[in-house]
Amino acid sequence: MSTMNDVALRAGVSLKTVSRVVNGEPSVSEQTRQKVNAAIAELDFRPNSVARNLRTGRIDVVGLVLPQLSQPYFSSLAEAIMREAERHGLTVLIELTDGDAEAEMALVREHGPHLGGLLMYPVGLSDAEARTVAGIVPTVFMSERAYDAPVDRVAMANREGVRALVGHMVSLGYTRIAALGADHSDLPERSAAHLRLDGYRDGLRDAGLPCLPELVIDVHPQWSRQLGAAGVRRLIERGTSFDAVVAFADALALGALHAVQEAGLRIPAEVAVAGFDDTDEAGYSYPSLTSVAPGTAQIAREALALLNDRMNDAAAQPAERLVVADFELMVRESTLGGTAAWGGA
Amino acid sequence: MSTMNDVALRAGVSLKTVSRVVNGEPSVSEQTRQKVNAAIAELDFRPNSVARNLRTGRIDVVGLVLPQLSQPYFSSLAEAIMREAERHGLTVLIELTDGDAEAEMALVREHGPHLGGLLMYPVGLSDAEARTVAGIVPTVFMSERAYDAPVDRVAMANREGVRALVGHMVSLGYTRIAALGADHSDLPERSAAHLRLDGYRDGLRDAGLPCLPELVIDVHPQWSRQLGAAGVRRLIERGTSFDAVVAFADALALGALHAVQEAGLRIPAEVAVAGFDDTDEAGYSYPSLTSVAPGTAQIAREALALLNDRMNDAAAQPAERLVVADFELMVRESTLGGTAAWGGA
DNA sequence: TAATTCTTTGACAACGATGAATCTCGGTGC
DNA sequence: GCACCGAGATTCATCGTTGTCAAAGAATTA
Repeated sequence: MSTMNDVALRAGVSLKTVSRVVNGEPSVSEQTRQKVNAAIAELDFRPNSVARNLRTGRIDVVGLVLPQLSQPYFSSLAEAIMREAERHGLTVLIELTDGDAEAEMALVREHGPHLGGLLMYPVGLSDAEARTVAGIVPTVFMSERAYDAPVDRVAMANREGVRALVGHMVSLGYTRIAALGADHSDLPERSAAHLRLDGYRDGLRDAGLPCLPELVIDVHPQWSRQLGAAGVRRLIERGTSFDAVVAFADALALGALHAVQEAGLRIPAEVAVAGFDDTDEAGYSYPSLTSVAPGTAQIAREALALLNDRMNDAAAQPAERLVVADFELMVRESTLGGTAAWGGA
Repeated sequence: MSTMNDVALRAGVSLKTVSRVVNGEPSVSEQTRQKVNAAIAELDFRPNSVARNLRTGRIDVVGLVLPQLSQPYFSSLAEAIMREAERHGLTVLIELTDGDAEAEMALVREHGPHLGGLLMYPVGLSDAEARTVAGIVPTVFMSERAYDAPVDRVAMANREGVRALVGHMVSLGYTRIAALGADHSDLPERSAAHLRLDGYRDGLRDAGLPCLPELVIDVHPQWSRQLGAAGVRRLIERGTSFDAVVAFADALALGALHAVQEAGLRIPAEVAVAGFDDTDEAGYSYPSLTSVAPGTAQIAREALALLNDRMNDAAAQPAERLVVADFELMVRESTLGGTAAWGGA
């Protein structure tokens, strides 16, 4: 590897002048600039970002803290964020917590101080911990839940999305619409589960339909395919009549698809099913799954915009900004029937 | 952030002594060591890895170059690699190429020189380029294809895996077994598509069955669900009789599931289907999908072991090591029927 | 013409750590 | 009693950049 010094020697100028050219600073004559650029090209010089970071203190690496990567929603979120970060000249360092609240804090404490910024999908963070995190490094949360802390946050339209989904079901003539994915355990007030359940109630109210307790299916502790299938099986076994399932996550919905078909019911003729997240699989399941696309690209864009602001001057920004991404209803076979919709998102 | 200097001042020793304690070097008296450790704890000091990297030249960041992240195989591979890297004290920096051959080289040229090592899933790399990459940074390829270059490589048992899959079909009584995912375009000699097709032929030969050209379905340019479904539809439209589909990737198999069911055929009673990769979805599709698990955890383990070796002393290692991971056949409903297998991997 | 400004460039220190070389000092051997 | 040794600690230079300050020369002004 050649260094700035090599370039300087080759171009016959001082090291500092090379630095100026590399950083596009003004007050370098056109002639000198060309000489230096030629030398840079000849030596295939690339600035050593480690040395630069050390000197400037500004670090162009941002951490991305996620529970896991193997779940489609997270991997596509990560992908969107990486693409967006590139546009900002930032490098993304992914860290996995396995959804473990302690690991979250441990990671932040360990790596936070040496990161330029942090994008975090918090799972078990308390308000106090959120404040601590924000004190260590410029942070943006990607979270359903609000924190009592001076942190920016990007959220998806949980409530509105499910509300629209219910509206869609109603418009197609379904009236006994089950909600799959409620959670009445000790979840925090404004968790995704609660917000989505609120959206479900909103949708029913919009349509003048009653909210029947027997159609609200609890799923605990996680929104997985197995538990989704299990929830629907319970519903069927109890003999509760229903003609639609609004699942609070695609994983649940895929489980529901399975359980419904297993019971010999046709989708969507006898039962319509819809999910939330619009993961890749939604477009390719059998039948393909109607789902709410939570605007992942927009989430990535906004999160990086917020973070970049804050990295550039931490103090000046208003303390606690919130961006809610737009959602889009992706209608597919599981509510509409036909096969035309299959194979695409 | 406190620095070593702060710690030194606090402990009343020299900066270098702190360095010794932090790095666990000998020739520090027990008494001094305790004083220093106390100071470290009091100040919550953490060594600045940027400065350390600059000074030592040894970088504990390894790049992981992948085509994408949103595809389940890659995200679970990435996850496995990150966990494994942690055990080696290494940090993983993921870079995405979108499967673009030029982007691969551009990324390596750009970041390679400042990385400690590189794990790469190459897509469009030529032998010459592979040599170039290896010259820039210690590299391990995770690749089906062999390269004429002094690089270590970790591969999966492409050929053996498909062979076992065909054997499984045969043992269940299927005889007209289609191969889904051949590619007779200008792919390199030892690509995954070719190796898996070889495995298919092996399996038929093992069973004394003929390899019928009309049962070999080309899929090009990529192994996606749509193209998988399209391939099976072609087969059905041509009126070719078949009773099993061995797909060279889960994505293809999921498309096949769809196309087969769409045609009103029952799985596995009339047609059995199996895939390759054992992605999460395989366990949860309808019906659940028999698949070859390529030993991702082992791949991650071996890749990091090889890379670590090479990072520690580049020259000493034998030039071109190859590790082939063990595979495992995950039998599920799509070949075996029943529902017992559903829901788990 | 001399004084002043502006433009372009360079010398030097510093970021926070580590490697090499050096120093100190109590303990040995003769 | 003197040279020698080695463990334990220190000093100094250095990794590859960038920020600060100053210098040299060209251009402008009085």
